[in-house]
Amino acid sequence: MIREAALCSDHRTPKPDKICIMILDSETKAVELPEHHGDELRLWLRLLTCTTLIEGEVRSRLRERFDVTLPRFDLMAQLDKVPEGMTLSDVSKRMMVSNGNVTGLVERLVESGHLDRRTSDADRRVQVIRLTKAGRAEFRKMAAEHELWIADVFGDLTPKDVRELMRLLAKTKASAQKSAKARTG
Amino acid sequence: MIREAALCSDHRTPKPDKICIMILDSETKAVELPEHHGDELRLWLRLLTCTTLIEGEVRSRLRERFDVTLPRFDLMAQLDKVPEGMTLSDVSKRMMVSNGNVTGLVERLVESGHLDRRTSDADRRVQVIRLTKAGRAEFRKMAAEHELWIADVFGDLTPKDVRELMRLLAKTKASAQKSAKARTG
DNA sequence: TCAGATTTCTTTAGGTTTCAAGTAATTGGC
DNA sequence: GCCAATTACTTGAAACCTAAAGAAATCTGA
Repeated sequence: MIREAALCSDHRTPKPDKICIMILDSETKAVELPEHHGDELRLWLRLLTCTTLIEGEVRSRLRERFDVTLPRFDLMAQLDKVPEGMTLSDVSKRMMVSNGNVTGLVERLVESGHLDRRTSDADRRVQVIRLTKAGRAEFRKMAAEHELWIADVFGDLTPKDVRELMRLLAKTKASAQKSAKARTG
Repeated sequence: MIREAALCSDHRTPKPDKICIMILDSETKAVELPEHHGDELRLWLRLLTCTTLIEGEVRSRLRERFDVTLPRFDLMAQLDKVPEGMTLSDVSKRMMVSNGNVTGLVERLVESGHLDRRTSDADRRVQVIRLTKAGRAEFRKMAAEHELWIADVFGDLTPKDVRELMRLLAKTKASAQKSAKARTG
């Protein structure tokens, strides 16, 4: 039975910044756990907290100022970058959401007149969607304000902080993609 | 009509790392845009991408290995930290989700035998929920693997990277909270 | 004491999201 | 040409999520 826990420096990585946990068992024999990943876990939770916080803020403001949901805004943002339009699969990949989700989302945005949807001539399985003129105008108006909100959210970060975060998040993204790829093969 | 764009240092903030965009109009008169927030916007998108990527990975693995959803896992994680239990409001605040959401989530976890729920004696409005013995055992099993997945996801980051990201995300969180608070009053 | 405000939770309506199964069109081998 | 595999999208069921309205208990301050 576990009696006590203490921190110790990790012999496998002599750097002073990596630590592991020592557990003293009932016979008071020191047993070192194979790994300690608490730092990474805390980092993930903090990353998640930041995103949830900002996402909630953006969601509230979008609703309050424009009565639009975040997924709709995101979809329009994707389309705004590609005037000639995209297929539903493209949107699905870029937004990192499922195909079925995009179908419903597009359905409602076509219904409300923001999107134009047509079947591709070359491949009749493919649906190409684009912003309508009205949809684009409305999006641009929202996007301009949105940019200011985001600037405000990150307002206390110095330009150096922003650069450094960009660099570290790029590294994180690459690492996560590698990990995901390794799992699915 | 816009003819050309060039970068210049921003007179409002003389630091050399902050930039803004100069636009030269049809009369070739330099017109400085009021602000340039593209960097912050790109940072936000990258942050969101990282989180979505990792969240999707964790979601897949949780389903595949334990047939459990991420929200259920998150709720159990909150409760595991507090053996004496929490109120629904506490959970709602900690998970940063709506009250109504927690009601349904708890409903299903009580149903499946992971959670114990009772009305507080001191205040009959309050529902106190705790992990059942079975719920705790199952969570601990999942959490142990989860920690390894997260370590793997961040595997390419050095301990220094991790520390630096922690620091910058703490700053980001504080900045975002300040911004949110300023809006709602 | 007691009426109004507040807190805690539930309910409702509408939208978002995933997964899995299904349909239709195309592609690739043979 | 033809059939199997693949690709693009849709559908359906269950879960998740929010905002807003509502019900019940408690608190507050005359």
